[in-house]
Amino acid sequence: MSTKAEENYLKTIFKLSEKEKNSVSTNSIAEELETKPSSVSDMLKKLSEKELINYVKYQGVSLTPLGHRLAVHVIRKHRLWEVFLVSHLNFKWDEVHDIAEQLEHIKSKALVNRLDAFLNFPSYDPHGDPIPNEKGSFPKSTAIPLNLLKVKTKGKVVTVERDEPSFLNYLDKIQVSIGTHIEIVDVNDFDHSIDVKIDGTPIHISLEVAQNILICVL
Amino acid sequence: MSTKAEENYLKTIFKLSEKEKNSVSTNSIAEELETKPSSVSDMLKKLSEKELINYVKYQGVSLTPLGHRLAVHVIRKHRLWEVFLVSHLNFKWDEVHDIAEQLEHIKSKALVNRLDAFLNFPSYDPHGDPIPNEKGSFPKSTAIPLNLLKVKTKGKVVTVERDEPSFLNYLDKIQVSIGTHIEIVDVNDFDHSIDVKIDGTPIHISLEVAQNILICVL
DNA sequence: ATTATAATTTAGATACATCTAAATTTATAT
DNA sequence: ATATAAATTTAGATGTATCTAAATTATAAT
Repeated sequence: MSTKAEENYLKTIFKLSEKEKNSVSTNSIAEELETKPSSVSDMLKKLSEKELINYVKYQGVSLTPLGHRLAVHVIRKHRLWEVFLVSHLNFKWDEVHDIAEQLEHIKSKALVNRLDAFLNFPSYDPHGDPIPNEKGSFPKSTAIPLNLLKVKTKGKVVTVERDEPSFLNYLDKIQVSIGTHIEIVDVNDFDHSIDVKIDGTPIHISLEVAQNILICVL
Repeated sequence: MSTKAEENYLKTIFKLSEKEKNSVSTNSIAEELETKPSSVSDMLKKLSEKELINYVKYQGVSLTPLGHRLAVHVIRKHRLWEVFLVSHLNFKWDEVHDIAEQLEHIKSKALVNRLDAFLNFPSYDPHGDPIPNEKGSFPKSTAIPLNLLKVKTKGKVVTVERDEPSFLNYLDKIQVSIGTHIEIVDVNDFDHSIDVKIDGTPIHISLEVAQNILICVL
């Protein structure tokens, strides 16, 4: 049986694995979890003994198939609860993260699967992140970051890659949410900012923001 | 901020306070929590330092107003989640206890109150136990144990006082659930068992069982 | 290639929650 | 009233998860 702390480490390693291709470093885990590298070392030893990660001292870690399964299951729970909080309890998408961080550690296979069914087997959470199914496979997605699209391209928002309230509030302010239609009007080669039309309204968006908005081209 | 363990102790002390009038003993807490008296002593010291209980060595404990408030709040969460699990996720009433034991420790005032509203402010959980409101007050109830009723009395089940699956399964078998109509047909002075009619069907019930079924007389 | 710097790990502490075994206090019985 | 039994507490360990400070290993710079 896995503890909350173990699950948080696995989730973090999973998340960082997407960026740090092969192996995830101790320091990046510490930074992400806002803890000290020495604490991370301790925990990596433990996860390794439980065969949840591949760990060679001083050389970073990767998830074993078992660790991967567990991480994906925790992510599944997190995202399903977020859907529930937004769609049934009327939370806003920037309010649900902390609560879901707690709910994701509730242990009951039946609960997760019944919640999934109750929510009609959603494929994406309120931030547009894909929700793995019971077997752990993610829905296929062809989303592209907004900053990579060419002028005149039209598409709709399927995901955002950050979940800080400051970011989500900004999106609310410029009226961007999951499903919003966006058209690229102009690209500024100097600072890579872009001009877009959101539901007809012209808006200027920085590279920083555009990188974190994923679009499905129409 | 209170830990899970602290909350479980407070809940247990609250529960035992109903039976052991003034003060609750170390041993009864240990038995209820399936732990050792020495562990209980340790925790009582801590709860006392946090001013959640009144504790005089060797003389048992009682909840302070603060401890009482916290205990009631945990109970509120437990019972609201049980309602959710049964009414929206189709769990049976004997399946929800362990899951609610976990959910009751989720910390978010907003979550509890929105869940409460989503469930339409229920007054009783699936076992018939009263649910305190946000301010901590319980709905008034005039329920009486089935074994105390006189012959020919009619009433309906409002609560059961045990939640072991063995007990709940037995109730399912004899078709007793919250709201079931029961009429007292005869009382056996020898073993205090009773004959009742449940929706017209005659059933024989032991004292042990009758004591744990609470009735609202009609 | 050697040194300096950065990353990582180990050693030793602390806090929480639990345990066993021993000591202490309270209650009970004669 | 005193001995015995029962209840309770203390002392000392253990396991989890964290920390600081020191040691070690890897990486970068000259």
